[in-house]
Amino acid sequence: MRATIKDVAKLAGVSVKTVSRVINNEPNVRPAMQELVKKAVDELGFKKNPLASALRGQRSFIITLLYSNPNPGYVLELQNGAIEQANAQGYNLQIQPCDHNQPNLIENIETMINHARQDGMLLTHPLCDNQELIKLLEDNKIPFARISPFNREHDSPFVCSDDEQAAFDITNFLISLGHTDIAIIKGHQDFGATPKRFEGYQRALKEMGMQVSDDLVKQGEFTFESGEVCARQLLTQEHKPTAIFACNDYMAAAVLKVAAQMKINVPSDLSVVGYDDAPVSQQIWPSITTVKQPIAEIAKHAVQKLILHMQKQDYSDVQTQFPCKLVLRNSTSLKA
Amino acid sequence: MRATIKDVAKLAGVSVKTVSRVINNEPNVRPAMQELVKKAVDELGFKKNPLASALRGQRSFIITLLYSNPNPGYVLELQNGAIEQANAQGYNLQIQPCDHNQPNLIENIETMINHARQDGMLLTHPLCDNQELIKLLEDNKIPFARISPFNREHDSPFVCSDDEQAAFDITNFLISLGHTDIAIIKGHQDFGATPKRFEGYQRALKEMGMQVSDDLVKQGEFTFESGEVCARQLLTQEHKPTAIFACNDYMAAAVLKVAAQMKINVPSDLSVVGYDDAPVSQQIWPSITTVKQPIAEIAKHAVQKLILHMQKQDYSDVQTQFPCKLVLRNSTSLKA
DNA sequence: TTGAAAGCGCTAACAC
DNA sequence: GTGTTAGCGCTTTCAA
Repeated sequence: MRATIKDVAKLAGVSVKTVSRVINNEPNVRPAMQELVKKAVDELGFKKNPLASALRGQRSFIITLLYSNPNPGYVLELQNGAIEQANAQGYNLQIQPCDHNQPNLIENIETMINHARQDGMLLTHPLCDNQELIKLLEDNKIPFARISPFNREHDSPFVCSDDEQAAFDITNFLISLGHTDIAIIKGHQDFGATPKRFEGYQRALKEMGMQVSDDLVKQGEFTFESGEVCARQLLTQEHKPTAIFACNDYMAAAVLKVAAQMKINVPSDLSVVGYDDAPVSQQIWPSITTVKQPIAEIAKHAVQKLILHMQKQDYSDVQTQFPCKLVLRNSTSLKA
Repeated sequence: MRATIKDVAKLAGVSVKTVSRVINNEPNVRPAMQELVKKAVDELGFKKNPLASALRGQRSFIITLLYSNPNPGYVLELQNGAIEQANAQGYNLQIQPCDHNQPNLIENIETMINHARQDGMLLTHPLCDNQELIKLLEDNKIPFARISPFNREHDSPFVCSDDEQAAFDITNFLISLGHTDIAIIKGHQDFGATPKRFEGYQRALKEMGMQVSDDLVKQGEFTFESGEVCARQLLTQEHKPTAIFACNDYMAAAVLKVAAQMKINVPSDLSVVGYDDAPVSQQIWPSITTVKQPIAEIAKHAVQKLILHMQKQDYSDVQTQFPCKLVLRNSTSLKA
């Protein structure tokens, strides 16, 4: 069997409490005793049982990351960032995918919460804007932090990227290439990022004294298929754009497909930009100029804030909004 | 505070053991008592504390999925399948990404193991062929199941897909289209799937009485960049293929890029097939004919087997090798 | 600065 | 069938 704290205490000739103090880096232990205990720990290969300390200490050191998102690249980067930070601070990350459209969402999450006994939760969009879910967590007194929330008024901590500014920047980039007829394929209406990106697009046009024309604004759904439909509309209607801003890379890839089928050369006849820096943006030809959100960074900071929140410390001054980066690739060029 | 088993016992007027029996569906409780206990449970909103039962019962109901894989789509499907099955059997899944090339791999995994206290582990390729890791788990008496192992001689349970057969099928499909000069871009040498897929390719050619010519066999690394290099070689050398089997979709996408740059039309001048059914295979034009592994299924069965293994039950007759499916898309056509 | 004792919430072992 | 008791391995409380 595994060595317990008692075995260590016996071997070191001290009390279990002293061992406990040493392994938890508590103060008030004389250096000599510390050495004694550490030697015994090494000798027995002692590892403390996190289950037991969780039970007694009334905290599990588990954080749950709850998400509902169909974008594998995004989710994985989120997971990796969150895991890294959580582990660095002595926590374990438990992931919990779900479908925010399922009928028994809240019920299922409640079951999961009771099963996992986490100390806190990380909520991503669109779940972090679900009022029922928020209420459930508050009723159960589970601290949470939100990632990219739509509603920023709630008093729980949150972290997000500056979608409005990034959309502004990429639209501006198209303008700087000489484009004036710039279309946008918007994202899914349920997502908080959708209006933000549209606002950035509008601001860029307006600041350059350009009009936002309704026939260049299409409503997509973040899927490849929706992008295809919108692109076909844009490229067959009378008022044709010379540049298209698709609000994610899947839809941008769809624009490329439609353009290829219509023998429209990208980028010489049509510039295309996406959003997210998804793997496809590099795996397609021409590769797609896009926006990279610092997802891993965002996840890390969300974990930090959550832990501060759980410890009831101040988390208000932690930076909450991260800037994105433009990634210039081969789908954009000067207007012909 | 939350209600405990004692509170339930008091309210129901029974002993804690009876409550324990009821909530764990143990036999030997009279129906009348069952009702009594269930009513008290509902009234108090009692949920059993899994930490306490884990401590007492010497098992945590946690399974860890350990992986080292750069393919987000693959990893996510694996996770989702494993989570679903684990939850269905009352287990929680903990995920643990790592990098199989990192210097302190074993050490880090050991730390993680001590931290998480899982009842069992799921190992994916290439980790499941790491002898040091296997030894670590055996020394720590942690049961494990392997997913897509290269070495199938080890006596632990494993699940995989039939790579050889799938590669045979897709090569055969190209042959059926009239192609005779079929090139292959092999995967990374560290991966067990690489030789299997090559064997399937060779078998298909041989069964049709065709030669495997060395100049049509290129060594890739599963990355887009490696695919690009190999494709450029294949399409510029004297002996040009009319069809290319890239051993994953990233490399197939790279073939499409090179072909586009060289004004080679796919599929009319060149047929291209990939492997994995990665998102890019649908998001690119032409969309890529590929092989879909039943990853979620594989993950589910691996969880089942692992749980049987943990319970020391027989797991030998559970099916271990799953067939893949061909997904026909637009990157292939009859030879001109 | 150190230690003894109590107990976190549950289940195993055994008695009735 | 049902209940009592002990104890999983740790941390907290409080006394020394």
